[in-house]
Amino acid sequence: MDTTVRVRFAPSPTGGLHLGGVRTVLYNYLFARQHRGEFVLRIEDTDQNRYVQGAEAYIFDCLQWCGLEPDESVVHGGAYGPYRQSERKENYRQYAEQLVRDGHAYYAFDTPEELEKMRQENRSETNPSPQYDHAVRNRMKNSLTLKEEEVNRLIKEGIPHVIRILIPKEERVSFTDMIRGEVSFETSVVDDKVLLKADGMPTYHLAVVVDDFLMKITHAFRGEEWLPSAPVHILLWKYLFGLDKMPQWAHLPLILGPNGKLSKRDGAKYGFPVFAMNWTDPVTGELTEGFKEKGFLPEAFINLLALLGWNDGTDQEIFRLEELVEKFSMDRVHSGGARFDYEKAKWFNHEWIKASNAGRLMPFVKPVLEAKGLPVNDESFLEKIITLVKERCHLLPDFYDQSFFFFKSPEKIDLEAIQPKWNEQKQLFFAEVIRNFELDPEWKASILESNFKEIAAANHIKPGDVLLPFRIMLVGGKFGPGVFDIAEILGRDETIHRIKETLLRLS
RNA sequence: GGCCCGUUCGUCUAAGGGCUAGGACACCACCCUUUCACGGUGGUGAUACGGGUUCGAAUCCCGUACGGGCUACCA
Repeated sequence: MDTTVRVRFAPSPTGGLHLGGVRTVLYNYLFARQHRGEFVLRIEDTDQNRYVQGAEAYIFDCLQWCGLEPDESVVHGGAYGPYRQSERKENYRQYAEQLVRDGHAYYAFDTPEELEKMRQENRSETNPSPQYDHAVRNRMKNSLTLKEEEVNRLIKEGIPHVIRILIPKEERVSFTDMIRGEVSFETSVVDDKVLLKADGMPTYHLAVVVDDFLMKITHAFRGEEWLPSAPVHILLWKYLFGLDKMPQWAHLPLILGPNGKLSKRDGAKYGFPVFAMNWTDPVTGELTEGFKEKGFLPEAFINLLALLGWNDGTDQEIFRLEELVEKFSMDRVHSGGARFDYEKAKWFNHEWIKASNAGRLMPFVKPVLEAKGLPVNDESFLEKIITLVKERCHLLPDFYDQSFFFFKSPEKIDLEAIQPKWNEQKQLFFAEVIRNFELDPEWKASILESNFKEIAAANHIKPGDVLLPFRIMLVGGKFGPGVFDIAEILGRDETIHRIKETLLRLS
């Protein structure tokens, strides 16, 4: 008996990959790793009308960035391929036909216009969304109402038709969800979903069941928005493969935006990323921002996603991926939806930046600076800077604001912050500081600081009165790490140069 | 409208019948820091409502309210 845990993430390549999608990937990945199982990525591209150029490659890019690589997929290979449903088209028809033979499904010849008409006629105050169900199926054009010869004739003539599931009249369908426990539905309110479309492609409902079976999926995790269609899938499992073969389901709580299910619109509206990486719609050219480009570390992104709906029962909030693999459990996943909080997301990133050493940060920070035109040719120089400023960076681009002055003289010097209290005495003080710095043999922050303070004392100046001016001379404003640390890294020549420059502008 | 899922500080959550309902983000105050941060200490702030069950309910049950999802030949 094969008991290998096999899970799958089954996105439809129609656009960017958002938070909820990545979290589903993450939970799949964690579950698979923890059980030494296999994680499959299946592309659900059964809707040809929704094909989007580049969307599939984009999904793989996102997973790679997150470090959540599948074991089997279109690009990783595997024994259960093809992993693109459009390439599995032949598989589905036979199952649909089998259902028809067994009396669990039927052919339907209704045209889109006829369906619209049916909905139009049945629409009312009490029934705003009429369904194709037991109440109307006997009045429609299908193999339930047509004579057998007529059905055969229509099929032979190539009249477009679909296959619909025949939902039983009054039956209680229930299953045990790993997160919610027992969930049940009354079939009388479930409609006869299309299984096989007129173009021969399966709908999600058929495809998910057939492929989960063929790919030997043991646990199926998906968003809560799928819960209402679960009875259809349960019934299909029962009719086709047997409920004992059905994977265990877990319907993950939704990630909510400021109002309702998080959408990419929310991101644009409230100024936070929703997709994992930048996504540009190939048709409209519209760009939707991603966490990566916004300046998140993949570790932080994973961490914050893991905690959006799950916790290990302790107060711990910072987790490495390996730790999550060890500690994750589906029964500690919350059943209620979780509102995404961008402030908290940034906090996670900040924590990860602080916890990462300069070497780890280097490949992220260097491009940030270079993109802004700063020349980074000495990595050990940059390493010192990263270590010095990282605790004040929440997002990667903050590294620019916190360290540009190490690479070039500040363009703007906040003279207004020093001018009002500027005087001859301070002018003379800095002249002496320059002379002292020129002679200093070691050029170390601690020495610089003690010399600076001694000179101040000798001139009867409070250090506080000259420290801020000194800072502004070096960085241009009231920000940055310790001013003597800055001077040390800047070096003797540059430090003295900047003091002189500002002195000139002050006099 | 119908069906399904849900409901603990503003937000993410802990507490699986038993201490004063705990932590984190955010916010506020103070300390540290002669900048900005980091850090530290403290503070504001929650069991939706009504009924049961029980010696005892955030926790179990019922109802109500509210929120969300679904209701396509989309996934």
